[in-house]
Amino acid sequence: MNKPLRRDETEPMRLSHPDRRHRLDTSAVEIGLSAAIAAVRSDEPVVLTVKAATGDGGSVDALPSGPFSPKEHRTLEVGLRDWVSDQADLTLGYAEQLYTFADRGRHANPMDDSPHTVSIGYLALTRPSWPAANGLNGNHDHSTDAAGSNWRSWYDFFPWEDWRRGRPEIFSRVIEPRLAEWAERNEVPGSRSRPVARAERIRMAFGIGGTWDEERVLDRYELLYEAGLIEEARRDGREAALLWGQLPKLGVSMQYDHRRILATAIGRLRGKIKYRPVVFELMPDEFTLFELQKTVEAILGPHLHKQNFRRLVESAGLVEPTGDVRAKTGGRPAKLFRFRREVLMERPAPGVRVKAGRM
Amino acid sequence: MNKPLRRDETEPMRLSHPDRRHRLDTSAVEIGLSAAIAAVRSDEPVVLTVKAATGDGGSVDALPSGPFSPKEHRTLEVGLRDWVSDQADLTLGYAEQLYTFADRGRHANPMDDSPHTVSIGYLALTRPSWPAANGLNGNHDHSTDAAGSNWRSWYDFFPWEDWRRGRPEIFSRVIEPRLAEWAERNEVPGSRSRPVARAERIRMAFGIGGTWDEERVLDRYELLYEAGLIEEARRDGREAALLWGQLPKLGVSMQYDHRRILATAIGRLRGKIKYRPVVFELMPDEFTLFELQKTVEAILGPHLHKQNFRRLVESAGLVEPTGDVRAKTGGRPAKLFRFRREVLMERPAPGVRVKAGRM
DNA sequence: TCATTAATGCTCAAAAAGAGCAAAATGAAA
DNA sequence: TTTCATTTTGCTCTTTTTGAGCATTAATGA
Repeated sequence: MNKPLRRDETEPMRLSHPDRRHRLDTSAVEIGLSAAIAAVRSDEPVVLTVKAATGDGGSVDALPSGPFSPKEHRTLEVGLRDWVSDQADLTLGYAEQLYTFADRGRHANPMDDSPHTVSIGYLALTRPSWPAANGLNGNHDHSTDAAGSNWRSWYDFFPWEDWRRGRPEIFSRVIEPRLAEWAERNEVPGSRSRPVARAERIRMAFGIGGTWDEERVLDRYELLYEAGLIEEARRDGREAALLWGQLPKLGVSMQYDHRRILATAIGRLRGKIKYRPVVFELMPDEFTLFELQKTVEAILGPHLHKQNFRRLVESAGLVEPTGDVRAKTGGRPAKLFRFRREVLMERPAPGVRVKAGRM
Repeated sequence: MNKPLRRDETEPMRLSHPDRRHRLDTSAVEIGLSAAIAAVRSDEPVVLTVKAATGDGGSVDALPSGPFSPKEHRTLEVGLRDWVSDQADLTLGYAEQLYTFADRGRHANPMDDSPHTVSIGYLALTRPSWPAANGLNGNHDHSTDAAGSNWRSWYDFFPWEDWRRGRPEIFSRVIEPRLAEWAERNEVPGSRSRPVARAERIRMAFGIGGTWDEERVLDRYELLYEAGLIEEARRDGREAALLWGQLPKLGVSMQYDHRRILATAIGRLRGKIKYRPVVFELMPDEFTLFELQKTVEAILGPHLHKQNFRRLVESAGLVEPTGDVRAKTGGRPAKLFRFRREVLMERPAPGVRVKAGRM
């Protein structure tokens, strides 16, 4: 983090002239866009997946994805929206670029001789108003439609991220012992700096000494991948994965680097929800405050005390009552609210500023 | 923001199978990496630029950039670090991917028939410990070295973002009247939805009704570009720019979309500084609290009351005293501090959590 | 009618943030 | 040497925000 500058006084800087780029290298690549299209359905965060065939006749879950052609589309986002609306017959509301990955060996199988692909991940949010027939059932299983696409809980892919019913037992049962072993495996003479880094990275990502930071979804996934505990790591032929005997199943795996893109998406959404009013992209036009809270908690994990959550969103001016009420709540009817679009103008960073806490 | 879903019940979803990608389109592109390498030098935020030749014999400022070749580099960041350390003879500490741009017509001149380039922007931070000969002088001008690279205040490119001496007068003199004119120019019958959007976007980005949000650097730049007030818009042949007679000079322009990348970098850094201890990547190992405050203010604009800033960083455990003091401060000697690396483990999001406020 | 269940309203204490006064420790000037 | 200007640093006081709990209200269903 504090490397010395290796600057040679006698030589001038040799920064490439930008125009030189066309002469230097012309190894062209393909651009693939992959979208994590998220929604919250009966308090469960779900993501749209498709089934993709594997070489051996099986199938894997994948994120909807498509190529980007600069000739056809003016911008990346236009390209994304175009093929999503075209293929999924679903119009995206909110869409945001996440990250561009180009790691060798993590997109296709290393043996594969397909062209190098750079994958650009996107996060898109939709409202849960599709027909129930294609949606998620109440009891959390999932159904696949004719084209092989379905909505699936994102915690199927990241069970360790689901803290809604407390700390998942998968930590003490699998993750902690295996990661500890992996960290120690590096404690061999010769490589002196790495072991500290590993143990420290684990502590940071999983908040061992301090606090669980719900936003570090990607850090945690990457660590598990590097430790070889993720099925994709074995698929990619990573050494760490091959050292383990039988791999414990840590969530459902996905095609290519799609699980990594999904991890990025979840982490980004968890962060953004706190300072931009993105939850409302996931809500119907009218909702009760408790429904809003449940949606936030589906994304972040259990957070605020009910009364304080109400005070929070109301006093921040994020919502306004519609005047109607919802009956059949099981108790007193709940007032319905709608998003108050004007906050966007009033506050620099309006969002559901929740901190970790109790139910 | 709330478009209805266009879902046809009778047709199943037609999501593309991810494997289909290789068959659909093979229009390959080149990947260019551009880095906004930032430092803070005598309380001035600076960025490393290079001179690039224009077609007509002149030269423009550009960000250091280079091609990414998947054959040579395992990951994007490895590629970036490699050519930066190679070409600039400067080792990057902190580096972070910003955004991938692929807008047609904004990378090269529209007449240009060069291959389509997707540019991936990076933000990198370095410590201001280069030799003074190549650095920025105290009085804010800049010197160019033999290879044409120099450190230049980032506010040269975005004068409207510099609120350290209050609200820049360029707003009332140029920006506000021109943007108002541009917003109204759309008030023609026929296009009914756009005008509201324009005026609202202006209000949001520039905080007309509410608060100035220092993080929206890109929003503001894009708006000025769309309004044709940015030199690059004229260069790209944008209609809005051609409508203006003489263009007021709104900051120094850059090659390709580099100013957009720099805008993204500044916005990202302004956001990140609040919840991750990235300021310390810009500080020497030892510093006084006032030096730290000055650095934060160089990036964000004037913020906290001195005593409260001290309380903030000390009580957050971000720093620890080294025991030494710095004399010649002009008054009582100041204690020297260093970054307390342990906070990373203790707090989920340690940063200089400053809100807008007074000096 | 009454028990149950949520939604909602309100209070109180603790913590954090905003703002200012004043003492301490220097270098420079008288 | 003394005084003064200047900057760091310590501390207090007030206001706001947050965390947590109790009490009331208005439905539903037995």
